[in-house]
Amino acid sequence: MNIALRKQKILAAVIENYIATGEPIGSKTLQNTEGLNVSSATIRNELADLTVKGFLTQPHTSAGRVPTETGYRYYVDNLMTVEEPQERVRRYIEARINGEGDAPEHILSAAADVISELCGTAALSSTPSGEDTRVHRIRFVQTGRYTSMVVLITSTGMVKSRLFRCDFNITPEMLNVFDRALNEKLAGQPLSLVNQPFAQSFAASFGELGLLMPDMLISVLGACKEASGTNVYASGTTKILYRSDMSLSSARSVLELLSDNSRREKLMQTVPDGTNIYIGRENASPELRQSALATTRYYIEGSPAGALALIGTLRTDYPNAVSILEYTAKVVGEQIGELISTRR
Amino acid sequence: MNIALRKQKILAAVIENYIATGEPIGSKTLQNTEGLNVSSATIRNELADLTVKGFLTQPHTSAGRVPTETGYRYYVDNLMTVEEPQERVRRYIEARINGEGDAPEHILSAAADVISELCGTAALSSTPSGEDTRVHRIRFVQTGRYTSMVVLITSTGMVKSRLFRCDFNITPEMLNVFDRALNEKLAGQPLSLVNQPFAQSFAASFGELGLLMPDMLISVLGACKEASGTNVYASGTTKILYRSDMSLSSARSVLELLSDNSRREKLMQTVPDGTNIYIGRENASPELRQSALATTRYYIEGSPAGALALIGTLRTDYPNAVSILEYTAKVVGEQIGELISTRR
DNA sequence: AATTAGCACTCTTGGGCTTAGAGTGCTAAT
DNA sequence: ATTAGCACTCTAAGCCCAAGAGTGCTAATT
Repeated sequence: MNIALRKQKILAAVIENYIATGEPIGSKTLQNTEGLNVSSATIRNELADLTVKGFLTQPHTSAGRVPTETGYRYYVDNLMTVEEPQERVRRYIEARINGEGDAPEHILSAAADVISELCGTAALSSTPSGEDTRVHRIRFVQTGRYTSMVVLITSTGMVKSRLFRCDFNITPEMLNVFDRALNEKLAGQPLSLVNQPFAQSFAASFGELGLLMPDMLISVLGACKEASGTNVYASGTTKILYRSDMSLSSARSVLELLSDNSRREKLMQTVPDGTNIYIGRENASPELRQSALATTRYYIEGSPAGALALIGTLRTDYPNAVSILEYTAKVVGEQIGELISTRR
Repeated sequence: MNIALRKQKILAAVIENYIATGEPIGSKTLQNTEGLNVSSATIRNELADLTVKGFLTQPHTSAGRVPTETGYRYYVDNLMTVEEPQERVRRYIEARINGEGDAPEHILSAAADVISELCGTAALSSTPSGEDTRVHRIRFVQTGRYTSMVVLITSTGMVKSRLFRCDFNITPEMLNVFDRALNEKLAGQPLSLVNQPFAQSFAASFGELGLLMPDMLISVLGACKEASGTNVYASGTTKILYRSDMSLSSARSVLELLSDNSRREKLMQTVPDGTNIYIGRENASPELRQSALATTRYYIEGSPAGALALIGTLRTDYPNAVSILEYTAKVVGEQIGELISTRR
């Protein structure tokens, strides 16, 4: 649907004013809009029309206008202008992300922190999903008489480790056998191949010796599963509670969503390419039907990796959110890419 | 302060009724108390006295009585009876804790979950503090051309690992040198010894070769620091938001306290032996001045290890809380003890 | 001396009413 | 097409009132 220029200007003014103040916006307030030199009566006519068309509503007859979800959607799609963050903000983001040393986990947790801080909302970040990740190498370290650690190194440079315990004394020779056999079979294979059936056939192929392996294999499977799964970091979740424009009950359900790891993961796993904004009922998760979700992905060496996201109320400063999200994604992607390249 | 038997009975009845219902308790309601065969007028006299003595208050003149913090304190110290949880509850706790395999971390996270669930409050658990833990063994695993992993095994069976990256190609021989030298120096030493000065003198003692070590040593220090620190798991934190008897603003500050790792750690590090209850203003943390904190410790092989805790409103079912906390602590201690003993 | 019945008193809660103010929609004039 | 003007609507806040709950006190009872 297309609408005339002046209507667009008025719609944008209502939305930006409303986002800034949280109060319904009336015709008189809008007269102060720069470049809009018409009377309040004219504005009222336009407002009435925008209301009929579904972009605005009134909380009650004698109140100003408030954007509807349709209104926000039109604004996000057609009216808002996204700029790169200010120099100082860019510097700040870089400093926070780059100061996190060698672990992608820390970078991502810092990314969530910095987004939450700069947008005043809850923020999420997910580690690169390991869907097309492969096993690079598997190593064993003995940690006790009955216990050892398996260390999985993936093709993307992630390292995951697991402990396992056996009913018998572990010997270095035994670990050597495990090591050689496993790496022969698995090196270069996709993580998804390392599943229950594989473990069974692997153990079976060793005959009697295979009976000693189940604990070890469970750990290998566990490590592969963990490496192929996503980890999600959340930051600033309690900020939602300070927003008067979200009902307490939906703030609670958002908080519950965000404190449940598996639900967070589910949310972050479906993030598509590019930057996307989901407003209110556009959200697939029922818990977010009163919120706005903005997502973007970061790219490692050119291919899509994990995602960054931000959860606010409908009254979110969308241009700023997109700007911060995209810039952070860029910095995160670069930084992790660099890390990984030096790990080869 | 000692008070007569009938007064005690009435005080206990008020508190238990109030905990159950959340409504101020009046003299008529109390007439139904078992074993209290007096008129409401008599009860009113007693109530008036308990109010003067500071155990009860009235929200307003024409309302029933509500316990004060002093009242709760007297109840907790003198009146309540703590019983072991029901058979089914005991079984349930055991099932949840024992189903968590080989990692103390998982056991503790499950402990927080189960406490939160059974008490309907937020719950915390901390890993054993490593204050008097010693280095058992340090091992190295090469994970890339420039990267390796250091694996620290402590005397308590904890395993911590860290990645490090060097500017040069790592060779197995080099790792062997690191391994032998470090273990010779550190095996059996307390973790607290592994600090900055140690790293410097260690590197210095190798002369030129020492220049290759800083990255490796930073990781060793990091692993030791992590192993000697406490990790805190939180569960059910959003439950606080559903309690109408806590103001939104203090619920928020409690939530913030609980979502900040370092503040959580600080809270859990000061937990004394045995089971303790801190009611309202008795709490050291200002964020908890409107809450009740119940803590207990678990013991591994007889010596105090980490802690379990529960955070609710003043209107917490204290007997149940203590009962669940103590039983969970017992199961957690046993289970971790078993784990550790088999790791030797 | 302790207990109890009775009653006046206090205070909250909720409903209904009123008023001030904000913002609208419509009409008639420009 | 725009605008001034005005009647209209609705909320928020203040006030009053009645009902109800629970008390504290007094005087009678055990």
